[in-house]
Amino acid sequence: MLTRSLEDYLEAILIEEEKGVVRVKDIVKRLGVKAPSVVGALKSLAAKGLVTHERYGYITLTKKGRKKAEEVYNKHRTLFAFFRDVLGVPDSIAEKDACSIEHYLSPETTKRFVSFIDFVNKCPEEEPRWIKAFKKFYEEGIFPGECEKERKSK
Amino acid sequence: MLTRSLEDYLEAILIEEEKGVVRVKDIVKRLGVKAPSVVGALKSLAAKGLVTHERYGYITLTKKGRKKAEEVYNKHRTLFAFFRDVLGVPDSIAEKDACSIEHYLSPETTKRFVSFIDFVNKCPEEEPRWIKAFKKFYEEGIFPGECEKERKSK
DNA sequence: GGTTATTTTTAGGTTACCCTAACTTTTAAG
DNA sequence: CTTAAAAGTTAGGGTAACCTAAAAATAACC
Repeated sequence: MLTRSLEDYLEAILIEEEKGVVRVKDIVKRLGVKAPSVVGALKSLAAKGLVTHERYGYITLTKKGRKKAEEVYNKHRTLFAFFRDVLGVPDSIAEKDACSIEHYLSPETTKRFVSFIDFVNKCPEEEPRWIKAFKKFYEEGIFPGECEKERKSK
Repeated sequence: MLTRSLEDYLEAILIEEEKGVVRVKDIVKRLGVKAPSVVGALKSLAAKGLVTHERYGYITLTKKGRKKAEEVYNKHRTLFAFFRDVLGVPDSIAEKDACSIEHYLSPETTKRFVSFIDFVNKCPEEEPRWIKAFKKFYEEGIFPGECEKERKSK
């Protein structure tokens, strides 16, 4: 099993890859850790067959490593979308929360989250009515008129 | 700042409290760790002024400790409710996921999550229409009829 | 091409958390 | 009321992370 920290390294490598070749210093910058920590992590990841890294050279993901990195990154994007588009969390906070939580979502919950975001995006309206209703509820503490009227006593 | 592990201990003490007095063995059982780990954690928590613990005696939360424990536990319940009632995740998995994620939700996101669950619960209908629609979408991959018809091309 | 700057690596230290083994205190049973 | 069981504690070890300081390799500059 992969630790949270190692998942972060894999994800960072995946993201940096899109900009070209990946070196230790790129990961240092992205994750805000010191170089020896990166080297240490790369050793662990290499031992698990998830990355290759030639001394003083480039870092690359193995097939297995890329698969894992993409899993993590997909969770990240799903969570981010949910926090931002459904809950209305500001981007920078949504980003940070997604970053920490991505490591702890079970496969089952992930599957449903992904479908949920899909559901929101495929909605006929630009923004689903219920999200608009939630926004009103969050900001003003009330249901939109029509909804309020129908309420059953509990 | 409190670590994830220490938050778990605080939460466990809070929950065990409801059943009566709390001892080391109760925490051992609940968290599935060994007794020396509990003793060690209690020392940290006591040093931070979050619990009191007399040797070979009872464990109690201080005011400060209880406040923190309740914060964590509230996040837990909110997450659990969301996973179960909105996403439809089975109880046992929703429980586990809530347990890990509760430690990583920012205050901003928490506030919105809490409001979101409130929004769902206060809905006029027993189960909001959009949740029913999501369930259908998740299980059968389609929007319920009426909704489908209205869809705009994208 | 030799010297300086940058990057990477190694060596070794710190902290948090868990564990086992052994010891002490408390509780329970005959 | 003594002894055995249960509960709690201490001591010490392991692992995963991170770090700093210093050495080694590579790159860049004149």
